[in-house]
Amino acid sequence: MHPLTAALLDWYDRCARDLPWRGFHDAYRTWVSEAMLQQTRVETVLSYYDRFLSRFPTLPALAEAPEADVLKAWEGLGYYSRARNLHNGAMDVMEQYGGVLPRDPEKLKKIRGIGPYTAGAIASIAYDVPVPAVDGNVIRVLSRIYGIRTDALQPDTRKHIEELAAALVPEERPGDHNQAVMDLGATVCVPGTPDCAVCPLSAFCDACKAGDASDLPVLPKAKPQKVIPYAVLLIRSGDRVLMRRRTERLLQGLWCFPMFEGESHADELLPVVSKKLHLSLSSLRDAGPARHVFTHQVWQMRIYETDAEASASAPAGYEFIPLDHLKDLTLPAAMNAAVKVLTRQA
DNA sequence: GAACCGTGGTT
DNA sequence: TAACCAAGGTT
Repeated sequence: MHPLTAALLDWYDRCARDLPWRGFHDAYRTWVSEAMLQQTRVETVLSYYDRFLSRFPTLPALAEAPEADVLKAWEGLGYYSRARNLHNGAMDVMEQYGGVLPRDPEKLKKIRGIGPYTAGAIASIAYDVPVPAVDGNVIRVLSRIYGIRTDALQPDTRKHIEELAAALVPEERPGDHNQAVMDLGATVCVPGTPDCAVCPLSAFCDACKAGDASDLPVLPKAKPQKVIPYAVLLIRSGDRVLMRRRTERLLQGLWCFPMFEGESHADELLPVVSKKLHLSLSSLRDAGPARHVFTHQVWQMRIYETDAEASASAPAGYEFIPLDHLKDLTLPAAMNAAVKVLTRQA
């Protein structure tokens, strides 16, 4: 075993976080935790993980569930394709492996929603297979230890990091080792200002010696988001409100109120919307602005309220949803402000 | 291979 | 406030 690995495991035995997905050797539970943890903080996942497993206790139970139920259990976690991929991947495992996740990382990678990282995580954590699981933490920790000062996401650099990670994985306790790197990255070797004074690996660390740990890893600058103006319409019909289940890639399967791109004012908007939705609407009431920031775009919204006839039928692609059924649908956080307006009175 | 895909917390 | 960030995968 590499001396660095020994020091890391020793630290892990003393300082590992007590997390609800640890202490089992159940590949399904590991998979659920890894899917939820992708690009998501541990503290956020804590409030979803147990509830999700209570609702879908086994892989077959998840595979048999309606997609709408899976999305509802994921509501608020974001990156909803993770939930749809997990669901579809569970169906893959039922068909191809009789409901039991394989231990071979190459087979794992062929399952929907499982990429190189998650395959390594499941194999090492649930099945004790000595393979690496390279995530953002590993990239950061190894960039600092080995003094990698080129763009860490470039393919050649990335490949180098993968090789370094693979060389560190011990035959014994590979899952603990991989989780130890992640724990270290989350609690000590953090972005920005790492706490090198308490780091169990400082003696092995190039960046600690050089004093530039806070500058590593070198990552490309994020692209500025595209700002898109929208009119969001709360169209009531009796005790119902008009909604649409999205089919676009963004927020696919989630329910939104009717939205129209553009910065038009209430006067100009009314005839356009009436025609598009084939509805006779009362004049639009401006309910104020709302803003929602995604990774790559910003919705600059203005919310309008209006009424359709109580007997109105919904246009194609839309549904009138009874207000007391709204809680059963999965809505994105981008609709929070509109929901607040909708449920303000009544 | 670059773009796309959520949300909420921290700085 | 704006920028940055958090256990990536798919297209």
